[in-house]
Amino acid sequence: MITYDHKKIEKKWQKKWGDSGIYKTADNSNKPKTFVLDMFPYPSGEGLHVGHPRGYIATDIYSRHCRMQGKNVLHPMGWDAFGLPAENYALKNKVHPRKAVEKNIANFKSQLSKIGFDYDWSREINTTDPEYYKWTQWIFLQLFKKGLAYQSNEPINWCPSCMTGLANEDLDGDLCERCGTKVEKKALPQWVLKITAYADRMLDDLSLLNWPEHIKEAQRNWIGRSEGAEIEFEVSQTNLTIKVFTTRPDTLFGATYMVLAPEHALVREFLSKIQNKNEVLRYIEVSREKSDIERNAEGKEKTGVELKGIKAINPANKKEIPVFIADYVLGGYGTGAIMAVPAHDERDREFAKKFDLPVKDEPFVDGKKITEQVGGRMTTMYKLKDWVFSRQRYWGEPIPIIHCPKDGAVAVPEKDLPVLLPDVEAYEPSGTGESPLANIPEWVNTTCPTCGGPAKRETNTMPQWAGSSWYYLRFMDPHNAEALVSKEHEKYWDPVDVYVGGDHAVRHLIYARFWHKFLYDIGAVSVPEPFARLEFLGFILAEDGRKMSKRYGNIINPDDVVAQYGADTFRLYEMFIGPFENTTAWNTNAIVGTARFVERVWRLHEKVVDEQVLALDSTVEQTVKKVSEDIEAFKFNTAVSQMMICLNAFEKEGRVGRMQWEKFLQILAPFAPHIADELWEDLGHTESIHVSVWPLADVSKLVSATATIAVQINGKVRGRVEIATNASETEALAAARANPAVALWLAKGKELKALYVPGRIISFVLG
RNA sequence: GCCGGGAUGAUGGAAUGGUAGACAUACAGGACUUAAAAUCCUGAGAGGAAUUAAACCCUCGUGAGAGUUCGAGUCUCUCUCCCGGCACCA
Repeated sequence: MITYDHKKIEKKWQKKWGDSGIYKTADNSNKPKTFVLDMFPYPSGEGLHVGHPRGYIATDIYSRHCRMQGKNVLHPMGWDAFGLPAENYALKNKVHPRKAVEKNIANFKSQLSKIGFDYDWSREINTTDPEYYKWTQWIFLQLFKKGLAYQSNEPINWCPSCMTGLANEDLDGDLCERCGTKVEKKALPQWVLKITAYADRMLDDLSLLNWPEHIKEAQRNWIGRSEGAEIEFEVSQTNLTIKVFTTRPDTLFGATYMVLAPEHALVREFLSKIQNKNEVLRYIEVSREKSDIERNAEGKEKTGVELKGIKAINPANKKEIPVFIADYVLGGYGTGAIMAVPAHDERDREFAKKFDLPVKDEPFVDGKKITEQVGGRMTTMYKLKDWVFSRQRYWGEPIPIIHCPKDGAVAVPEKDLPVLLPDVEAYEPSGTGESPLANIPEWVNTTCPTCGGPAKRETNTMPQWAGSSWYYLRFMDPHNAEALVSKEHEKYWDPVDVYVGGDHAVRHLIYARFWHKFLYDIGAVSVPEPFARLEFLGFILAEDGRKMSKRYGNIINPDDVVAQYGADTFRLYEMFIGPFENTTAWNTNAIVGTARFVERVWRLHEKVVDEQVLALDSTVEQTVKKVSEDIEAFKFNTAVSQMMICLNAFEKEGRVGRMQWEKFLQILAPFAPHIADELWEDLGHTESIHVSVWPLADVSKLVSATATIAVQINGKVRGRVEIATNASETEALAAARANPAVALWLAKGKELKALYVPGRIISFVLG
């Protein structure tokens, strides 16, 4: 009984690959390029669980296969290491987040190295490295210079007890997760990026992308373009108007009242005329204090207050209609005001019912025409909002802006980048809502680059999304000190050919597309979209069907699986577990299936004979063909089962020809790189199997002279006949009629129709 | 509520409109073994008829119902349930 010693052999090959540098990527190559990219991980303290490597294994297989096909492959790895978890860890343990990040990265790398990936580690990047975030800051400056970064008072979640701003993840309902205090909204001056300027292009260019349709659809919904009309309603006895946006101007006659968002600016101007002023002010106050969650938690129950004394005029029929404020109308969408058509709109109807307002079912009119008649205009609205880009936090890229009392917000000169993140004594937010950086006067106080007078640095930092919005570009040229990526390298590598990951269907992919399009506009990149093809990845759940989490204690560490079964078995299992995009539960029992497969491959190398085993030819060629196609299509589960079918055939035959065996090892190599290289070496090869040439399927061996064709009578299979592959319909039908079982059935009725679909089916219809 | 994706044996799953359940797990029986593990062989959708026994044979079967088709897991319509995302977007 020969047992495969995965520990020894996997260690041997991991060392050999590292020493020989076969996975190092050349920048100047005549070969066609392939850029294969994983969504790079956030190096958390929990380490990797078995769900993380699934995507990395897929890209590893894909990139190894490309390399063997003669492509110049870029398959890099790096770390998205700024952000809240590292900062919280630092707060709790009183260590610098950099230290925590370093430790976590070391752990992640150790975990990854055991799985045998082909990453070119000389291109490793880390978003918290000043050499990296220098360019994140540089991109911000370009946005600022083009007027796409602006300051605005934006509300944040504010915990009055902790005196700190909170991210949505830090909330427990509308309470602070840490102390249980009710969270308020507080407006702070923040940097905002004008992503809405790119809404149309991001929508239109989805057609250029080879992405799963459901991801494109999610992006369309996120951008949320809708066509409609802007119409102004006069307010009686004033010279003011209320502007609304509606997608249904054709229902204008049915508008029986209007609603403003409580935060709408016009309400202030109406105040002197409002008879129930106190009631209105109270409602505004209450809805201002409500968190978004609270506003939604109330479900469909509508609230609101009429502005008594204010009447608007429906421009279609000149009738006076009442005006309300209600929080079901959002300040941030459209004009923050609506014309309510209770006959047509569900929400308006509910509100009308509650406030006993008339519901008028007026006939529809021509929307374009009516818009013109009442002096409105057709326009386009988006759900997409500009990107609030400031965080009142320590562990992020400093925003490279200097505030001068004379010159206002001034860009830090590019030669002074990076603006280094200084060390601080305490990572707690300042208590005023500002970031901890505000507590370091020697860092904050500086001079204005324009006038040289005293000025202060911006103390907000960037969100975690920033560093991941352009990292794929840095992989093309990771050590460039002069530019974020050189023109030459960018031209060669851009775009990413295959991008693989899960989870971030919308946010990350929208932000990265936005930045890429901006960089395209300023000439920093040469293609309009960053990710030509996207493959979306399903989660691996724990055996209990829940998400793997420390909380449930159901995390499975890849280290343990690799130690017990070996990396090759682990890799094969993660691919065999189900379709790549499916979410599936881990099953410790089932992994023995691929472990047995690896063992059987190992044992079979004793059965290799010099001569070709003709009986195996068609299976081998079929397997080469199927596995090649399946890798290209990310159907790794069926690729693995085809290799199992092939191995079963070898075993049944009791031997395998050397050439057949070589082909089998080569297609196995991307999946199980260690054992494949070991057995390849065993055949006398001196070069690694991973730089050998991918086999082409010999299709001629797939076509046999005869084939078994099923015979259907009235849609049911009643027999099978062996006929020549190139048989005519007449010959096929004759062969079928000659079959005794078929003849018996045909005798039972009157034949109405007979047909032969070549190579597929013979079909008779009886009456 | 809206949008997206699903539903196939005990389980994960396979199947360009053409022999449903490949491949694998679990299970049962057998071989090997003092024994167990490992390994190998065999079986298996449900039901029925028949037989010494087996092959062979028949009916039903891919969430439910209708439709298109010579033929539907696959296409169309209606419905049920599950998962994911967004949630009052005018």
